[in-house]
Amino acid sequence: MPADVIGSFDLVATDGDARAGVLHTAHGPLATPAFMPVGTKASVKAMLPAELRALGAEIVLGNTYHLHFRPGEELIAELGGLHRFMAWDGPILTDSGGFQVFSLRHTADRVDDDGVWFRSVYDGGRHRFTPELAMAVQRCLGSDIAMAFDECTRADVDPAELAAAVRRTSLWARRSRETEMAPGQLVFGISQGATDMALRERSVADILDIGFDGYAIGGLSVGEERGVMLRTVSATTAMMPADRPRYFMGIGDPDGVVEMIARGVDMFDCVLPTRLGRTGAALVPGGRINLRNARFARDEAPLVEGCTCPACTTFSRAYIRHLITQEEIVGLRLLTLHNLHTVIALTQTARESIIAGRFAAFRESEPC
RNA sequence: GGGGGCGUAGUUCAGUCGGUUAGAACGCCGGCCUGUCACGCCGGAGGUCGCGGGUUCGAGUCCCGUCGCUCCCG
Repeated sequence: MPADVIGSFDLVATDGDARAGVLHTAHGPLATPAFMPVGTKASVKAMLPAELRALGAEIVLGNTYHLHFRPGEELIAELGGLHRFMAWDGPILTDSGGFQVFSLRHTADRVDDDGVWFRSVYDGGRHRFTPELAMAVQRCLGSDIAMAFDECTRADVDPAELAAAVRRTSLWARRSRETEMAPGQLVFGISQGATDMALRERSVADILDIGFDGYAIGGLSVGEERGVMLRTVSATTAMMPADRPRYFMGIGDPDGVVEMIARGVDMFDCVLPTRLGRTGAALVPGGRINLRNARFARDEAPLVEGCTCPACTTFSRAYIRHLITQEEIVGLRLLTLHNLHTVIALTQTARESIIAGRFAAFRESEPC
């Protein structure tokens, strides 16, 4: 791959607002729309790289916050970078740690314009993250796509606090962009603003002005009402340039994924499929089932009739329920395989339908 | 045969000097999870306190008998 092609985004087809494309990274092409399994600590929990490949995953996530503390970016760099360390030779996107400031906010001591003070969840020690540090960590990790350091707010944030987070996110986006990255390492900017359209518009305008390789929508899918969230996404993608990939951070339920694609989003990640799998739930048409339920004890059917995943082609609901209730590790693996397959296959089918000009019909037919 | 100990929720056990509606853990039943501190979080059902008497205003708790389990001595 010539260096000048890395970062280019080819729009293969559009159907309404939905897009099918290819993003070129230092570790190969990424077909979009793409669902990105989350591998926070350099592992998609319970999955081997080969299994992720077989499921059709083309890219995985890693996390700056967690890898910074364990095992540390220097160690990973010393061992040849994150790809080699976790034996994944495809594209990797690293989240910047901005979300952890939000999700682990009970550990945040103070946020100011320069960065954030917080206590590490690993040893309780006081630490500081700044945009420069978050980017330096990602440079060490050697991810294909690094995310700007942002401040993600809660759904019930008050207006003053939201405005402050948006202002700071723009400030930090500029400093993130000015930090030198590894050769071929792309950087995506993140917009905030929750569902406040005025703030969201300003946030998007700010990161577009700075200029990134791709543009992310952060601060949504954190508990707000879905209709409002979807309207915010529609308005937000409408402001974004067509020739750059768009990434919605943190959605993974099948219905949500299809609605994102319909609004012109190209990439999304989520822990939901893997977490649901580890807590006993399987994605099925129309929703989910909880395999712990006694009604599955004698159910010889697969999780989903006709599903081609390793769990459904081999095992019954009764057996998987047994594994889950007895905490047999392979039960978690089977549900994780099934849930990831469900979302990845759905995304692939959506891509094919966009290319074939049948996305509207596909969206109609999905019993999500 | 003699002596000691123990019988409380499905299981393992708490239960103060006799005092409101007998608790915990695990299990069981169900719900939740959306840029992962995470095989996690939340909720619910479930007991004739071995059985029968007695004392007492009141007994899981004290007394007597009885059944079962268990340990020690013969």
